[in-house]
Amino acid sequence: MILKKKMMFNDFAASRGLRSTRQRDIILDIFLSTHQHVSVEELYLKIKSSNQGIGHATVYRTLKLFTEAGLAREILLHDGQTRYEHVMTGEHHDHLVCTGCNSIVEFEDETIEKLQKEIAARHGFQIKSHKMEIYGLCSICRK
Amino acid sequence: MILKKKMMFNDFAASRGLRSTRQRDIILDIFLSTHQHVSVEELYLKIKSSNQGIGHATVYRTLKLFTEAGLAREILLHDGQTRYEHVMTGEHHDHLVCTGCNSIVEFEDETIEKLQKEIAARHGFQIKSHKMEIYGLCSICRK
DNA sequence: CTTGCTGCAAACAGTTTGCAGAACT
DNA sequence: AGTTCTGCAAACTGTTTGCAGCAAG
Repeated sequence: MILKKKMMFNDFAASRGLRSTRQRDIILDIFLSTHQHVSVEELYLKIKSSNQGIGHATVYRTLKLFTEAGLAREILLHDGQTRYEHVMTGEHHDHLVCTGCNSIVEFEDETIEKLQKEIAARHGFQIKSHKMEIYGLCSICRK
Repeated sequence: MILKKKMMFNDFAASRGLRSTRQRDIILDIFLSTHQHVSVEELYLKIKSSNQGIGHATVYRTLKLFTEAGLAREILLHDGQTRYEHVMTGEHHDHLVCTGCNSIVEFEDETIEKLQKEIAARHGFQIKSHKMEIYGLCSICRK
């Protein structure tokens, strides 16, 4: 899985004539080792603690590249930071966000996906992507 | 409809001991007269053009109040600005966003709403709200 | 050697906040 | 009169950009 993603990025880099650099390797490694939904800041700190001297800007720029390469995806939750999640090819998931403890549970529902396609078609839209977040309290925070 | 919203805000203001001010009246009027999904900046400019001397900060502060009062709702699309939409009580709608021309079409789907409830229940979540956006190209931009 | 990449700091955009004066009640 | 609200400007936060030096090809 991780290897596959590294290859994805290598292919992308090659096709674009991008260079392979120490920083990109490190950022990719650490990104792949994170849980879902890392914010740029979280990733930056994680990188900083293990490898000195990688700047904010590089992390931002590199995550944009990962997004273009198709192995990461930007998500906007309600916390004023851009977060990135891993793209699992062929798989799509949505989020249940707990407003109590900010935990995030992922889910997938084929019926919803199908309905979305129907709705889009009805309005003449050609779907590129979608996102759905359900906000509420998780079982722990309800108590 | 508009009258009802004004009353909603008056009730809210009364219950909180908030004062009724010229600015809040103007901002409410103009907010209610806008199409859906106004950004703060758009609203600010609209207000500025018809009524001199209302500051940015007041618009921000007042929109937060409207949100607390339950007559507006924050939405985050992919353009780096917070937008506000009107809350139609009892009604919920989601968005089809055209990535070509940024137009937004609203829709509602009961089956999806029902499925969301089921999914939340399955994970022990108590739903507070949700949002769903489908991104794609509208019929005009597809050509 | 050429060109792309990085780190830094400065620039930016959107939003929030502190405060003195204005305006409700 | 007593507070709350406003406008302004300054502060903040997350993100982007310009540029000189560094490094990959």
